Amino acid sequence: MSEKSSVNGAVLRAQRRRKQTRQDLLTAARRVLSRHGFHRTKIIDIAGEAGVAVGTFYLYYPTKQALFLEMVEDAVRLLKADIDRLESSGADPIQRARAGCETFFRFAQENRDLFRIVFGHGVTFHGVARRAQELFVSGVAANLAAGMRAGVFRPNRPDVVAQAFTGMLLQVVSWWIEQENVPLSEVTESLLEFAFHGLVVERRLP
Amino acid sequence: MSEKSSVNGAVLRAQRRRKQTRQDLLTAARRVLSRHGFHRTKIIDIAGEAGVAVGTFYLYYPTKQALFLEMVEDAVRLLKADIDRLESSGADPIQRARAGCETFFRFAQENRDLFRIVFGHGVTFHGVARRAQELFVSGVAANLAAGMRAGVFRPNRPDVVAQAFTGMLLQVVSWWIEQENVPLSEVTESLLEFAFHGLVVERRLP
Amino acid sequence: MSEKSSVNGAVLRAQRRRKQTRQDLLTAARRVLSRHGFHRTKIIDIAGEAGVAVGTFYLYYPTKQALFLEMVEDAVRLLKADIDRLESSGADPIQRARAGCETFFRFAQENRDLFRIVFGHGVTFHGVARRAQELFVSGVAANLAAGMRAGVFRPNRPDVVAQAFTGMLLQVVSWWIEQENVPLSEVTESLLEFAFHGLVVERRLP
Amino acid sequence: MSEKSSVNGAVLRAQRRRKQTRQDLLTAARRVLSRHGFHRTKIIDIAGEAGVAVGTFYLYYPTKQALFLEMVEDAVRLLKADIDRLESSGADPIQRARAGCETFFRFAQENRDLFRIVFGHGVTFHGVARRAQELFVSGVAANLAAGMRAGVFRPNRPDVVAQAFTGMLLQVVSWWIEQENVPLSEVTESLLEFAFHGLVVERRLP
DNA sequence: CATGAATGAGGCTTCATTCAT
DNA sequence: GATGAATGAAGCCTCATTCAT
Repeated sequence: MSEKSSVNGAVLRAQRRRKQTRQDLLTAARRVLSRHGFHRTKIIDIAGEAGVAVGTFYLYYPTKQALFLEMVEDAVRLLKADIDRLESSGADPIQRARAGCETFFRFAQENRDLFRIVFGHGVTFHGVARRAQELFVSGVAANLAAGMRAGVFRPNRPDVVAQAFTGMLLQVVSWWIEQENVPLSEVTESLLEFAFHGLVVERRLP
Repeated sequence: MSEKSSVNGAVLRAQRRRKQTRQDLLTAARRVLSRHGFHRTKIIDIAGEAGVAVGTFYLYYPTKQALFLEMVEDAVRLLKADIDRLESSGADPIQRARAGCETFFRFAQENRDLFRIVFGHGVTFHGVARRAQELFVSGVAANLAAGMRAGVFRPNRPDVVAQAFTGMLLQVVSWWIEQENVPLSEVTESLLEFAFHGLVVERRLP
Repeated sequence: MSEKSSVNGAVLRAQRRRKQTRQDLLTAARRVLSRHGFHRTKIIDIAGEAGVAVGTFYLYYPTKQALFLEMVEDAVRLLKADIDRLESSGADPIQRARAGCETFFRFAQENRDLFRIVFGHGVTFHGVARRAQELFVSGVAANLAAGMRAGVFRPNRPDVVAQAFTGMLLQVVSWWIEQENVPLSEVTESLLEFAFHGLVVERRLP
Repeated sequence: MSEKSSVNGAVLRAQRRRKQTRQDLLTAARRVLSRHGFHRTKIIDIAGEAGVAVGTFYLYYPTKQALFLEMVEDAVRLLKADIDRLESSGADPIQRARAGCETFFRFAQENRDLFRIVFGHGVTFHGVARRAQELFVSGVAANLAAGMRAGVFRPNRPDVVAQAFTGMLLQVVSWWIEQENVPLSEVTESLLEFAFHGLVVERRLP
């Protein structure tokens, strides 16, 4: 038995180590990719940043694409989890829009590198990234349509507004993430005030 | 005299031919770049699409970058010209925002390929393209700030709102340009309605 | 008859013009080749320097090689003519060696560019050039052998000394041709003094 | 410990392999360059001769130039070492000239390919090679001047004679290196006899 | 004849991927 | 598993040469 358990121990240790190396590669890839983008990032750079040899990279990922794919999928999964959590909370479209916004900002803040890679400009827009975005847009569209039906949101084309809303969100987050010292609360406040009430001062009749 | 004029004729013909080839290359480059993006486009693809040999490309542009640069600069110049024209027309911030929007849509419609290359996703975001965008954003910010000072626009952070406004514009145009049969007027209408009045139905107190 | 002679005149004029263009190309080629060497010289440079178009070059020379060949052959012919002239003059090996030297220097002076191209360093040593040199060496060897047989020159291996003599000549001329203000007479004097009497001070027995 | 030492073993083996490949490339480069000269030698030729793929070349040298440079520098270093060794031995200018000659011949014999590349004709004369030669010439000039001051060498312009001496040396070695069955001793003998006593039979007055 | 735009083979270089150790 | 040297396909660019005008 002692032998068996020691063998077990070895296996476990090996598995843990594998997982660790994989994690190192992922982290390294995030850093390097978010700095230089997909095309200017060489496998050797990622391996170097992770402190392993080139060959090792290929023990964990079959191609450069595959790594990229996994990263995007990770990002999408993370973001989706955040968003799903708020799905369940309340059904007020306004609250949901607000929450969606905040979720997005929080996600960007917590996964700066990942965000830069998947949504950021300065990076090739991959098919994967595009699909991720489309998913997001359709979620937004659904919420908008619901809000309009409920009479909470002004009637409009949900498809157009969903694109617009997503575009503004992405752009503002992309911009904000590169700024120093612009408080999150202030940005979301501004953004939501604009999204909810628009630009124009409504003139009340007497 | 006959010799001289025939020589002149030859020179003119050569010049015309040069111009034609240059134009062919430019057109080909637009098509191919807008289809495949910067990195996946090979010089040989552009030359092939233009119906010339590789070497010919280099008679007109020193590198792929240089061609790309020229195209972006062209696009920026065209767009800027359109925008400058409306600068002069009226000073009402609302009218200007509306006109800016429409200009942008019209530009995209008339220069579909160029737009895809410079502003579209699915394409590497080059430093040049980024700078073009920043220029645009700052123009928007100026108009917004003016409108706020004039009391026409609701007070807000112009920097944030400019990013948001630009983002929505870009996203919607990028989306629209790939659609068939979505009438321009309807899209701009939707977009401006959203941008001006926001999402939320204002409830009047009795 | 008048028609015929005018036609004749035209033909003559054309021939003269052809000859002129050919000469222009040759002169241009000398200049450019002697500046940049064979490999770094482009046809377009030669044509440009000659004030004609690229295509014109190929009306006179079938290839770049051919031009180079002709230049080298010209040089050899010129040099050979100079040397032959002195062949006939006197038969004293010492006088001939002296005259050979002086001829070589004079040739280099009068055909600076050509010399640089054919004999100079800094330029690819082409097969043609090598053969020219071998010819020269064998001429020298013959003279040396004659002088030795006549008891005027110290007995030695003519093949080795011919190489040595040629080498010193080439090297000194190549060096001298790049100097400013080193009088020809002084150089030949030095060189011949060395070649004739060697380095060492002969000690006479009492 | 076994793991560590096996890792160490791997590292050492890799280092040895690297060194071997580098050496293979160097040897191959010598062979090919000395056969075809700088311009007609393609990277692929060198790699092929070394039995590796093109890419491998670039693991060791950034460009063809760089390899060439290293080879020339190697040659210069080797030759300089040989010459420095004799610097220290004796100070008799005659002995030194003789020793210099012999050193040069020995070097050419032992580094046939290298010599052909750096000093040989049939090869582009690179800036590096030229500088190497100039160094050599100035060493010769110094020795000559010393000999003249000491009254051992006939008075003359040291600059001219240094060029001449170097030229004869280079030419004779270049010639000799391509010959079969010309004994070294005989060639140096001939050369030195010529260099020391010149061509002309001195006639003693009674 | 002259022109100069066009050609495309050929050389250089990079880097994702493989593989022997 | 890990290593890193080796691979070679693929892309960029040059320039001697051709050819339509």
